[in-house]
Amino acid sequence: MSECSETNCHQEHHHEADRCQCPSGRMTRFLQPRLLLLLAQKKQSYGYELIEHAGDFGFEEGTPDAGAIYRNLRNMEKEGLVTSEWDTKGTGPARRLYRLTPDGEEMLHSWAVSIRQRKAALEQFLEAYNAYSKQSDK
Amino acid sequence: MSECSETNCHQEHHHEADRCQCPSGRMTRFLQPRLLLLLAQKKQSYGYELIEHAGDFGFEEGTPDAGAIYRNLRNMEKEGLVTSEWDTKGTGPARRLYRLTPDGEEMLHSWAVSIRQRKAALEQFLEAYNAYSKQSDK
DNA sequence: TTATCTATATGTCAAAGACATCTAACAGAC
DNA sequence: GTCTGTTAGATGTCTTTGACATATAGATAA
Repeated sequence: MSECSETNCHQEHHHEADRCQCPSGRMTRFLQPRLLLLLAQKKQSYGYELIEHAGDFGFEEGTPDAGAIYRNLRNMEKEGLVTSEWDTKGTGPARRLYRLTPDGEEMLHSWAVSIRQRKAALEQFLEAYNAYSKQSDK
Repeated sequence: MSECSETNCHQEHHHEADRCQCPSGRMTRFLQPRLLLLLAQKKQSYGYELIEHAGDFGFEEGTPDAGAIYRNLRNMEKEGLVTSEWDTKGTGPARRLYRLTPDGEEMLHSWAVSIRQRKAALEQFLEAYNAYSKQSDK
């Protein structure tokens, strides 16, 4: 039996150029903004280290998906949000060191705007839910 | 040029039995919880009407996707969260009237728990972002 | 008759992640 | 020397979810 790997888990149940480019275009689990923020905080980092910190914001319980992180980093590089270079100093396998670009930093700010709005939407939902819930108790 | 259809849009940018069943297993745009809550509030409703109200919680700007809503309703019926029956009374084409089942109601409560946690995660992210942002200003 | 609104439905596609593997460098134990 | 474990990066495949487009049909008004 696999453990549930979700933070939010609870046990109660048993054409391209033409598209919206905003970061919330698909806002699912927010892997990208977390990576961007971690890179911003650390100035530079690499995949393996980011894997260990991607869960820091309370988004997921278990180990975050390594594949998703490595792919996301490469994609962000393709999009110009980060740059990378090999770090062969130090012990162990070489690391691909990533740094934010100015575009990446801007993207992080964009994400922050989106996330504030998303949070507001969740609050709206919860307010409506609480109102329903309360009234339905009577 | 297609308009950006996202609430959160801003212009700054240039084996099944074994899986976690919790509703946040995939928490993307929360179409399902919105439908569940709307049905809970209205006692009963149908696709076309739900389309008009799915945007009520601030999740999306433009008209919500009709296809997604109809499909979601059918899926929820398959999962036993709602029941449906044809309503041929009244004018116009027949409507498929949906009602929450007890399971559906429970699922709504589960979603509420998840959404509160997700909101908390967003807050954690924003706190970290604000801290970074402030310190990086200096 | 034609257009429009109401209402449901399906087809195709892409994004994002979940899960499983694979490779390789190096370290320490044996 | 070889084996095992850790560090590090990468790829393949699958599912979920929604985005977008389109089809169908009853009803109503021009």
